[in-house]
Amino acid sequence: MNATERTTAQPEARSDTRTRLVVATATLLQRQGYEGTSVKQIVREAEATYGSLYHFFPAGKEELAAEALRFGAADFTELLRRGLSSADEPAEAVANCAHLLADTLRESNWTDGCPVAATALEIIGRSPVIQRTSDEALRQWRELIASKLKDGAIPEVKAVALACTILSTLEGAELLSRVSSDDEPLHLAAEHLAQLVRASA
Amino acid sequence: MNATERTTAQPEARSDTRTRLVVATATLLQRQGYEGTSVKQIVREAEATYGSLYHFFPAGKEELAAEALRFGAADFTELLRRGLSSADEPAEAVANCAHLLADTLRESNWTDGCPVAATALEIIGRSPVIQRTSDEALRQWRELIASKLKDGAIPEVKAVALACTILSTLEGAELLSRVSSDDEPLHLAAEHLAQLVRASA
DNA sequence: CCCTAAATGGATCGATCGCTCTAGTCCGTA
DNA sequence: TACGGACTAGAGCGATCGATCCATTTAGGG
Repeated sequence: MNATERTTAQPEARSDTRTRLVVATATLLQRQGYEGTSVKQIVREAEATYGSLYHFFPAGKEELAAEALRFGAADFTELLRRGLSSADEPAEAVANCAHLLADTLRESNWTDGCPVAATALEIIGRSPVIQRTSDEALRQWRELIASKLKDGAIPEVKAVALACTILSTLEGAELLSRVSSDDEPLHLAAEHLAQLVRASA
Repeated sequence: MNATERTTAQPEARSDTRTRLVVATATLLQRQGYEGTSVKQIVREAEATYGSLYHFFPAGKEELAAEALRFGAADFTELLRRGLSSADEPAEAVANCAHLLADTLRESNWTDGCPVAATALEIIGRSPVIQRTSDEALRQWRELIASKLKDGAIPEVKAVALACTILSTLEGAELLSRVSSDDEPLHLAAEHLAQLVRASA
């Protein structure tokens, strides 16, 4: 009833603790996956308590994780958007995405890359909610890349297919780079992807 | 019980339980990662006991996991070798690797792909032993691919770089395919990688 | 046949897991 | 001042974690 009148000071006070929980969880999921992240650690890192967590996320860890993945995904979307808008030529723009990802990873000691990869891989077939959330994030990124390719005069069908492989390569190169603590795989990916995009124009 | 038979069969009988532990762990790691796999589950799946596990792997779960990753990696090496030797043309051979991976994944309900990806991603920076084991596996696969490219008259430097991106793309496409339960990303990767290899000849 | 060492079975450990619960505090409204 | 809902605090739940321990079984050499 009064719910509609709650428009005054609500947004920030209300979601403060909630936001801290989501942000902390997003970071932890990205670094250590789902099973590797404990609720206690989340609560500690977010400077929150069990009470708050289960107040905002009654369904518990899984619900919080799904929300955190969406949050982290939006963050990664921003990174992609920055890379893609850094050049007019799609080939150059895609390469810049890889370089940007490499820089971000290196600066964070190889922890802050794709926020869904680690969680998604270990959860496949065991948590439909999280798997679907991950899938939606990946599709969103594919569309973002595809739209840049189409802007660069690459025909629709080709653009969609190419965007899929571009994302695959970025994700895989991030894996190789992180495991070896070396940004070479990402820089090579940049070069090869640019070549591939140019050949499809 | 036949004593003479036992004498001949000793080396194999001796490591029987050990082997079952390694095989079971390899499968579980590939499907649910490190933290998602409990020792109890390993013991159950391998039809072994805690006593046996800690007899053969005194350092516990981590030591067993490292050995299991090496085992699984050898398995994946075999898959790559099969794909790479399926055609003379490197481009076609690489594409066949992707198709082979797609078929294997689909047949196993999207569980049996790269045996190190899930574990590696969640363990980065937290278990040097496992991270190094994963890194070694990835490097071995890169070399395997590079050597096929060199056989196809691609110059050394180019071949090594290309092999890195090929593995990146395969790993990433597997992630996308598994998350979406759809082999399209892997088949697109096949097509695009073949194109890339042909352009580098 | 005994003896030793390898291998096994499984009860049990303290710690931690995700989660529940109750007793609060805080604050806008009347 | 009193009320009521949003939010917080954290002790404690049963279950399970990885790991330990030791009694028992097994196999081969003397």
